[in-house]
Amino acid sequence: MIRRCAYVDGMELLDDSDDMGGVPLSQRAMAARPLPYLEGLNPAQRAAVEALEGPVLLLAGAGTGKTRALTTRIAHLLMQGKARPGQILAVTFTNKAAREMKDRIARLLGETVEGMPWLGTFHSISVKILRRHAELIGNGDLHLKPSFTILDTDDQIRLMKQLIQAENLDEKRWPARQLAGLIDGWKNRCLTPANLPRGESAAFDGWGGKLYAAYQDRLLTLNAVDFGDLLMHCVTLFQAHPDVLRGWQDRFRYILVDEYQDTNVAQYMWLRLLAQGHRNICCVGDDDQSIYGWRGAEVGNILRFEKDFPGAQVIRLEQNYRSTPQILAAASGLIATNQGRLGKTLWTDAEPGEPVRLIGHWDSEAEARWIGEEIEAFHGGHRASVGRTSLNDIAILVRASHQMRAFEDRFMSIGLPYRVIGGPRFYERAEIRDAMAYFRLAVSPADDLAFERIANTPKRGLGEKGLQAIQAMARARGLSLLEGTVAALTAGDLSGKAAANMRQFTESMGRWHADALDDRVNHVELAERILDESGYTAMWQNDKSPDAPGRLDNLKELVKALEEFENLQGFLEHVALVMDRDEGEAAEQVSIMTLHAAKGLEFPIVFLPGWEDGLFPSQRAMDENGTKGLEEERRLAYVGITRAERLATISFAGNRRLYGQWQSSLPSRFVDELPPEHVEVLTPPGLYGGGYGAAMAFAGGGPVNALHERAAKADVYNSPGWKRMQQRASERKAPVHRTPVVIDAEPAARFAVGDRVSHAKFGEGTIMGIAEDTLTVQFAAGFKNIKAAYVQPVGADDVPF
DNA sequence: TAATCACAGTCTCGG
DNA sequence: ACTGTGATTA
Repeated sequence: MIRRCAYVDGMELLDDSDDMGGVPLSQRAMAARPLPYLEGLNPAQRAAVEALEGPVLLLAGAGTGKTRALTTRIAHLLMQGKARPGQILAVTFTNKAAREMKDRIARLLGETVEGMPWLGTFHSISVKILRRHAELIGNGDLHLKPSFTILDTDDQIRLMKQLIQAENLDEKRWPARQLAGLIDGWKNRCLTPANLPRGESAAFDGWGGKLYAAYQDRLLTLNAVDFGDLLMHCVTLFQAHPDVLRGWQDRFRYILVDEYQDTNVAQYMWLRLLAQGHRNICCVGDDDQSIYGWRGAEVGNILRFEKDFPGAQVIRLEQNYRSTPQILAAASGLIATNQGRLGKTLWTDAEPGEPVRLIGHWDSEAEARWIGEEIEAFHGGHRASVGRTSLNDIAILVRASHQMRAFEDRFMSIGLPYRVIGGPRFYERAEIRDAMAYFRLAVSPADDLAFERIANTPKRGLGEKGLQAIQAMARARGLSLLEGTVAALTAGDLSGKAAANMRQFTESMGRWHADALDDRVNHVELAERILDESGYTAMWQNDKSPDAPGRLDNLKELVKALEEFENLQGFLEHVALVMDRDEGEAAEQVSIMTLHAAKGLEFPIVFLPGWEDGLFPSQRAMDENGTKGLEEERRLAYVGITRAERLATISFAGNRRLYGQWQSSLPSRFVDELPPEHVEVLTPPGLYGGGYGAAMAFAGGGPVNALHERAAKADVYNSPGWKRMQQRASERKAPVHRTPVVIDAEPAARFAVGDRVSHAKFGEGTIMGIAEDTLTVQFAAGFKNIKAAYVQPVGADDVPF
């Protein structure tokens, strides 16, 4: 049997390219000149580029030109003829980082470098390796096939839930998510069911080891792997098959690793095994930016590098090209509190710039309001010190994703364009996952997880009873669920409506499967046909909810994305690994993202809201990991501040919603760790000239007694943190001039009785009455009183969204 | 079987 | 506040 798959073809191509050898003309031409790409590097960077042989640890502080050094190093390797593109292994953590490195290498070499097939994330490179040796992974008679699928977190959890149910365990007491976390942790440390220590195995009330083994078996029968497996399987493969390892060691003559401080045990073993032969490994990292401990990252890896690779050169990049001295000093002062650092002294010769600004607010809504006003002022050019600023140059970095909401709501209502980076990912949306399940099933009819997801989506009258009949049939005869459905139909196990619909479903699926394997059938058209014929598109077209059109748009986008691939298989592979969608960068937008997502990025102007104890540092991090957790949080704060080029603004709120309840909170302890001489304390607009009265008058909108309640509960202005802050404010010699606060008359002025509006939950409706900022709207579901902020005008041209 | 409701768990972070 | 789930009802 001939298995024709995109990735198989791709692999063969890559193999060829490795051997094609031959130095391109351009390289020879450039080599004749005196290495122009080395110009403009500072001495440390240059040393990093030129130390090609042997182990090298490059300690690169924030903004010190790390990527530049790394990419120039690769260019240098190529130019010096030390290695061909296929012989360099360059590993990053994110696809974004990999893409950026590819671009920059191409720019350095003055042409597109086809090749560098082994520049990618740990996960994507592991997949490539595993596909070639899939048969060697498994136990006894069960083993992987090269066409294995990669499960995402959702699939993982559903699978584990089934296993927990199979053991008759109480799902409440032993949630699948917890088991998933446990198993993930084991995989991060390369612990297979076989070599799991006794103590670990006893987790989950003694069921841990057993469930883990069952899970791994189940994955094998499904011919699937999860994210953790990608690394772990590679390592066990290398350990069990020295000949295979040898081959890869020989191939990768030079190894480069980005963000080394983020590697976990599995990745560490993976790298060590591959580097053992020639020891040409260059790791780049910054212990102060290690923020992935929760994912199993071991700062120890970077702290231990010199022991692991005796004779390693350590090169420090300490000149910062990104931020002003004020920002740098504030960040350095903060991180100095941490123990056990390798130690670096960042310096810069830039102009001093403005101090980091600090401001406290009444609550999270006031915080969002204030930041919105600030951004408008920057954007409008009303800040002499920084001039007019593009919205693209402004970022809001939050600790936890739920903080984003306040900003989205606020920016939406003042019409400030924004984009959320790394929000709910494209591929995680229900409609995309459904569509993908259809494609998966068409490609591999035995994909039972995909079957379960879409068998009754759209509704085919297949209920729990019907599904159980199918599962029983499949289990009894050792069939896949799709085959089991056919069998159940012949046996007459399904009832009238369900039977008719499922018969049609299986027949269609058979057709799609044949087409998916047929090279002559255009896969984009096939995808469209699948979505149409299955009734999936129609399902959303008939859906009256306000986000249905958006979902249809997403489906269109998905189909369009297919064009870039040879076939469905290749596409499915891509989506399983590549989490990020290309963001449209057309209009100017403020960026909102988590601090984690912000690593590696930089912005002229950065807002850091939510610096409150419990939120940042996160209570959970401190509870679960104590001082270690706190230090990681502090590094996160460091990462945040060092994202700013010209101006950083830190803020906190005295009250914030948690699980829908108002909670009061104290300023973050990190606030007190900032060096005061590099911080300018601003006066909160709500308190300007007068205590609670003013605060409440300006707090905007809400019923006054509710505010009283909150004020009584909060008492934040009597807290030590607040007093310290005011103390500092009064120590400053002259009051800083601020633009007067514009109190937003805000509310319902933009609406009139009779207007059509749309609400996230209730859909479209007509305004029947207006009281202050509260609208009475008649929806299909009935009359509702809704805050104006929660609805949008329908068909309005005056709203820029 | 589908729709509706009450209820519980969530909100740290991500390839 | 929001979501997914299980129980109850139409």
